[in-house]
Amino acid sequence: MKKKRPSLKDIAEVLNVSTTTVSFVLNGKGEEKKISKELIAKVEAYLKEINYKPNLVARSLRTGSTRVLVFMVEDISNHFFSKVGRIIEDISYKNDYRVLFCSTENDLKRTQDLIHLFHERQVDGFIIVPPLGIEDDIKHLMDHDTPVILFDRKIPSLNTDYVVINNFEGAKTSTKHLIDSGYKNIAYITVDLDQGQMQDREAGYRAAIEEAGLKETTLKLPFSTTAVNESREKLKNFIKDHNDIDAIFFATNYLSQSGLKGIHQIDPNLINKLGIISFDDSGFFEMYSPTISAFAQPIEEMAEQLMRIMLKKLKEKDTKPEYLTLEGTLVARESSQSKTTKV
Amino acid sequence: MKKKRPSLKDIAEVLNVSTTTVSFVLNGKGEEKKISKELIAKVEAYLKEINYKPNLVARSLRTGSTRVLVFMVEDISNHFFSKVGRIIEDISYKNDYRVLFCSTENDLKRTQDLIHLFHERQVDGFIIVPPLGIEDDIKHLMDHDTPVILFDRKIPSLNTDYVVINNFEGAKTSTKHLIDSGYKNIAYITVDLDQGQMQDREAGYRAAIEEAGLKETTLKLPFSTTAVNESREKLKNFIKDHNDIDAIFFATNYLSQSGLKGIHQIDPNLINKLGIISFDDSGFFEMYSPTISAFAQPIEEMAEQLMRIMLKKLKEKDTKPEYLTLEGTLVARESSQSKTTKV
DNA sequence: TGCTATTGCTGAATCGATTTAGTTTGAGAC
DNA sequence: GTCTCAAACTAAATCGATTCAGCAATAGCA
Repeated sequence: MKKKRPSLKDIAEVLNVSTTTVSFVLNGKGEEKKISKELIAKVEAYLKEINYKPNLVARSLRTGSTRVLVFMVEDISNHFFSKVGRIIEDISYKNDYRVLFCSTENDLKRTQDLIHLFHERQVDGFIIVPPLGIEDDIKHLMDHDTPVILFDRKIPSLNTDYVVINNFEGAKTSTKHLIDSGYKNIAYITVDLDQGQMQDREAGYRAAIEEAGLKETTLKLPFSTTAVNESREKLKNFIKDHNDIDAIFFATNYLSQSGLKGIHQIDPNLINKLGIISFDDSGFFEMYSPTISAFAQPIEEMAEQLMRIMLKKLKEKDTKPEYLTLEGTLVARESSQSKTTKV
Repeated sequence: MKKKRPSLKDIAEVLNVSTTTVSFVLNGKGEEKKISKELIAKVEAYLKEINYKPNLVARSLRTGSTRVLVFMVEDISNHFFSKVGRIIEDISYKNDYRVLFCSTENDLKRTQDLIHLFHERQVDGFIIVPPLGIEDDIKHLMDHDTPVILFDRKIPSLNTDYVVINNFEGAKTSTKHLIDSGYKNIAYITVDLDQGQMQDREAGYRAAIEEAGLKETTLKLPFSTTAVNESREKLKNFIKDHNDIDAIFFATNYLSQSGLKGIHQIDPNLINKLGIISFDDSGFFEMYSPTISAFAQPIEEMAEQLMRIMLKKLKEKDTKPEYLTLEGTLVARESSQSKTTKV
């Protein structure tokens, strides 16, 4: 039952030519390599007839290139990352690259495993949302001349290309939007990660609050993919303890989603009294009732820039690293409407 | 700057032994192959010292195995598929396999591309949610002795292993639950795909409605990942045209999510008057306000069975195919509460 | 005719591992 | 002293492609 796939050698024997010839034709180098038109036609016809598919493992071993890229993010099921991933996949496809997606869960060990796993399998390039402590592994890739682009977060100590958003301005704009809508006591809910982008967001929130002369109230929840419920209980207690709060700014979209659940659990009507805005948009937000306002990252632009840089690096080694900080946009929906219409 | 990775040959030269010896030690076959303890220790020490990582492409070429599995579903960002995927990944990891995830978008061409892509790259096994018309490609894999397990849907004409849910009973149970809660005019919203599992769900709905002597009302929306908004407009018109409807049964979780958005757009309060249940659970549903009832597939069990069968097939060829149909469970939440409490 | 150039093709090396089929050495049996 | 056998190791083939280096035949030109 088992059919052995034909190899170039098998084909060469059948056609009574050399494997070299078959290989040239296969790769469209027939003319260039001065193979006669008749022979090219004959080989092509046979390749098509048996529907020949080259063994890409063998090809990769010989050429040293797999034409595979890796897109490694915190959680590929997150709206933001999956949207960016989809566009990256499309662009890659057009350039004859495939993309593998994986989730690091922001876990150092897991990310290291994944990086080495793919590096051993000789993938051609990495786009990575780096967890804390991954510097050495990224450096290792760079030392081996493997293109790496950081995404969503940068690592100051490395001169890697990166594409990130202006987190400070985004958070400041979002907070100001709530202030402009009449909210006076805006809580900021974040995670206890010492990562640059989180610090920038917090600073942005703080700047807006200070400018307006308001009081800041911050809650840092433990980051954990497993203890989500525990985290939400803390949030609920926080909200109950601070019943003077009239608006909440969530620092990430998964915090918002978990937070909305918590708010609903406290009181199904509470959501209609609070001003809400989230950093990072989500498909969920325009379905929720009320629809949730968000500060959206420029998904298409980010994906396009990432791939532009990646393709450049794949073509020519030793390019100057590019450092891109893009601007996002505020998407105002029902949840941040003027306070007066709310209460 | 570029560091060449050391090969077995390089190591053998440094240590003044043969590559065979290094390879044996590397693969833990030292004792078995009668290499002396001292030499084993010496080689191991050196391998560790230089942190040697074998070139897995070369290994795969030689062994014919990549230790990579593919999990190919309609949409990996869908709650159900991503949950199953995560468990599959964990089990695979423990058995020294890696898993690649990809989304077919239920598109035949795309799925064919992906199958051949991975087959050419010699992956060891496939778990596939098959779109319509993919029979020949699946058969092609089977002819080449590549393990394939169908998931979520079966293909009657092929004797492939599969793991699916009892769609008929699930839909019937869900519909009955709405009936028991006092709803009298239950609409069924589905997609216009001629796939077995969709037909079974529809039959389940119909059976429950007929048993109760009620009137059936079905809307089939075009399946399309692109024209989601258009689809939702149709749904909105349908709801407006049928204002006698008191409950809706959505045939998939993505239909529910889009539907909820539509319902909110018609009237933010409408959701509180309608009974709602969805086939397939979603993290979204317990966050929504009200929380949405769903018929949940047994995610863990499905993943475990899939991997049990896969590992068995990877070990021994020519196993008898297993046909598994599992039962799901109803998760009753606020949206399907007794009609009297609702209106 | 003799010389180079070009056309048209091929043999064999190569990528980096695994694995088969040995070889060498020394101990022990008789 | 010779024979056998196990221990300890290795040379070379192999997987299936790509590609360098080169060969034979014909054409072109003086």
